[in-house]
Amino acid sequence: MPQGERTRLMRLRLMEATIECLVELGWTGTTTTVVSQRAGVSRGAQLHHFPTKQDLVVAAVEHLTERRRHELAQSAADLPAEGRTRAALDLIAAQYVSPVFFAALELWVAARTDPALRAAVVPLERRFGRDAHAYTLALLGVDERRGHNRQHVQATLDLARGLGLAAALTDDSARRASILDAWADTLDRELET
Amino acid sequence: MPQGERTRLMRLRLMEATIECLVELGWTGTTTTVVSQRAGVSRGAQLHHFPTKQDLVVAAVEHLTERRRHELAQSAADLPAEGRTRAALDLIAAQYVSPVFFAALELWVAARTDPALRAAVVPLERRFGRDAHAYTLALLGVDERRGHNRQHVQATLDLARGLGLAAALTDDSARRASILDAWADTLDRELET
DNA sequence: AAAGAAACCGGCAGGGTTGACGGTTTCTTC
DNA sequence: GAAGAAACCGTCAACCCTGCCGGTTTCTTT
Repeated sequence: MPQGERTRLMRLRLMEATIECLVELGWTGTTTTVVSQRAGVSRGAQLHHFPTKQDLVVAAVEHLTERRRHELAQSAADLPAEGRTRAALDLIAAQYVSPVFFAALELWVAARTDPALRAAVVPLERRFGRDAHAYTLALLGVDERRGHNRQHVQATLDLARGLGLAAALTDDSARRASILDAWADTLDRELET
Repeated sequence: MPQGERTRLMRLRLMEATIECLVELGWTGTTTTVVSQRAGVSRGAQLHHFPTKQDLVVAAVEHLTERRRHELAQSAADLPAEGRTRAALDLIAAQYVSPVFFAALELWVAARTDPALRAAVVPLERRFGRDAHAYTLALLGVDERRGHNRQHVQATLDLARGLGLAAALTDDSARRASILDAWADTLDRELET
């Protein structure tokens, strides 16, 4: 196998293992040792590719953001004309009730009190936020320049984030569905088309 | 000073210091050593009152929940009749953009992957959630049995949580205010009185 | 194919965290 | 006021996490 390919695979395995650890063990449980073991990579090789834990985690953040963006785009399945808004909300909410979001949540919270990590996370999250906003506009078929459409879309995303945070601790899908039902009706009335 | 009082004060200082640490240093930075130093308590005394870190943190969680509930009740200032909904939203949002919420956030996220902590956090958070719900109903002057009022109130709280999470990383008060403006108008139209 | 570069290996030391212990002081109770 | 209990103190050992190192294997280049 060529060298470039080996490097790429090795880095990929390490980053994926990092994200898995974040999801299953949380930020505190994600130690460099555990990551290397889970990735099936020797400690030496790990340090060769990612000299410090910072490097590893920041790379994982970028990789994760890419994955989130990918999942976002992929979930843009063709929506039914009937109850389109409600179906769109399900797609959006699903982004925030998923392992990928939980990993991002760990990073988000850890970054709050870790300046170096924060510097890496903030710009990435900003980009992702923009994408999510644009994606939601498209999904709902809405022009953000009209009325308060922009605010409503933002509120939808922040609501989804709040629901995702709640889901991190207890699985309350019934409650979530009920809230989204009502919110879909509201959006249909409030959005200007 | 009587013994009971000494114990109470010592425990209180330790729990307060724990919460301070959570806010400023995050979950990872909150070590027993740092807490005891900040509380001005010797390591021996700390271990006398809280044999393990678990014990300390769980006690801090309970204490924090009490404080959150207290702040909730206290913020029920008399609202203006004009623009009551918008003012109420500010009170609610303020609960989720505050050091107290950030400390709770650290616990929330840590509890996701820590079974013992989770067992302590879930019931407390459930109780707090109920209180917050009831409080919001009162603040908005709403009967939850009518129409979809219940869902809208829940959505309001989840939205506030999402906004609080966003505020943990970047201070975006302008964006938040804009969203809440639109949300207040929506609520005024959607809530059944 | 041979030299040089990159990738990879496993063990090691330094720093830090947790929980335990023996001993001392302060309060309570009889 | 004397005995017993509770509160308090500083230190210590065990453990873990991180980053480093010298040496080995694999690839690349000429």
